[in-house]
Amino acid sequence: MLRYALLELLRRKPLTGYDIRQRFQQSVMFCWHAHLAQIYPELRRLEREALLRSKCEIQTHRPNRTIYAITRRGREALAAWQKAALIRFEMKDDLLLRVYGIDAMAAADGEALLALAARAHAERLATYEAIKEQIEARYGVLRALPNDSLLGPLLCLEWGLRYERMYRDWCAWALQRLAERGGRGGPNGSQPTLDLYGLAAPERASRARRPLHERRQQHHDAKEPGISPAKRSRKTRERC
Amino acid sequence: MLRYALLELLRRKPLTGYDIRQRFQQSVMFCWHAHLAQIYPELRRLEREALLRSKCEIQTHRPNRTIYAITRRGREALAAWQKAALIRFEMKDDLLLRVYGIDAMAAADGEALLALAARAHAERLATYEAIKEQIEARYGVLRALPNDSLLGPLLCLEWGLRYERMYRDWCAWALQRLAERGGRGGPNGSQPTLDLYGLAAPERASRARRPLHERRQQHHDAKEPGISPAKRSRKTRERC
DNA sequence: GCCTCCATGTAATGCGTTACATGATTCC
DNA sequence: GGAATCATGTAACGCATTACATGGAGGC
Repeated sequence: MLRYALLELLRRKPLTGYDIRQRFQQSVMFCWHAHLAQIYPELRRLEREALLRSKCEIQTHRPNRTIYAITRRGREALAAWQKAALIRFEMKDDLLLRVYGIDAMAAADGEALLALAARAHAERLATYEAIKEQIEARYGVLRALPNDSLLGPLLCLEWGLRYERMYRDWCAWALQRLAERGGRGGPNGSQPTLDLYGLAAPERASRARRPLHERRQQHHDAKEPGISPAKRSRKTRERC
Repeated sequence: MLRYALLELLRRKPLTGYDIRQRFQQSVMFCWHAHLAQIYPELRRLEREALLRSKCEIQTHRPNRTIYAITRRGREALAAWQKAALIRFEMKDDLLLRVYGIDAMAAADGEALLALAARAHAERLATYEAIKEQIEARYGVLRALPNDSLLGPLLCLEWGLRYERMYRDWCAWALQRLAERGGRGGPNGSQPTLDLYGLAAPERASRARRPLHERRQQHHDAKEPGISPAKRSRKTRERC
């Protein structure tokens, strides 16, 4: 996947590995990121596959740089990937994971967590807004784009704006929810634990969950190996 | 990181690896995901580290199952991780990456891409709304929570709702943008390429970019090794 | 007869992060 | 004098995905 991010950047302009990292870190490309230790070998791999070509620039007062440019084959590979999209929902957000278990935290810790997130996302939002203003100052209203190569980045910028705004607002909302709950919560509350499995996506959970009447089961400590083999069914594999 | 998702699920209830995958796939836990081939070894690792403990359940008409339960040490590890949050902005969204290079696509392909995403996210949103309704039907208004262990999942559900709504709306907005542009675009348009590096986050790009006046440079094809060594500076390392 | 579910795993491969190393230059 | 910038890399490790394997139970 990283390869396509590299090809996309190089499609626009030849760059060095170092340049590419700058763009990942600081430019309008908020939709991807990578470390140098990943970028350099990937660039070399792409050159071996003839999707990129490199030039060496000799510099006198700085280390020499290797500038990569996209090839015809690279453009073709990029275009082919670009069309063949399929949408996946594989969220990974570690703040959300922490919030998922907020009932195990002291109220103050939970609030601190959300307040931190709120601040961080608000700052990010401000950054994006500043970028947008910069662009509008340079190129006027976004309707009249000077160049179609800016279209994609601007759409992505708008996504970033909406995302950060959404995140910030959600943090505020969640904090309010916590406040309304008052001091009821606390670490390791002793309420009975609900089985959240019931709260599943309907289309997948619709198949009625059978009461498992034939699941006659015995419990043993896995660490205790002294289970008589006669008790085990020979019909199923015994792995545990 | 996966370890904490596992610990969080097992904090609520002992489960097998298979159960855990169900929850990743279909339950309220939209904030993380993993494949079985990753889950099983991770569970065993956590048991070796004494954060989990396993029991074996013998079944007669089905394969036996290994049920994992969290230990005191596991709870401690989870709680320690939960508090020590730091916010990162490491976005990786391959649809967005494709959209970033939308100017290289035929207009119809770009529209198809966004329309696909719009539909997918609208469906997801509908799923989440159905889950919310299910919960409200069972437990009434969300203000009066029957159990604090539901609080985290509900906050996450709300995040998911807002995220999918945002994504769907952005797709619609972007499609409109494309429509307004009319037939102007096309594959490989020949406008001059802008250097997007200038559109950087202000706080990091504020340091004025110097005009590089002392960067006197020569170009050589990296594939041609016949560069006279005399031309190279001995002051810098020669790597390329 | 084929498909999906239950339940577990191995093996191979690929992707990603962290730490470490080099060394002149230039800014504060 | 110390930190950051430019520019490249290696090594070690950890995380993640894909394909493959097993084998009975039950549904269409």
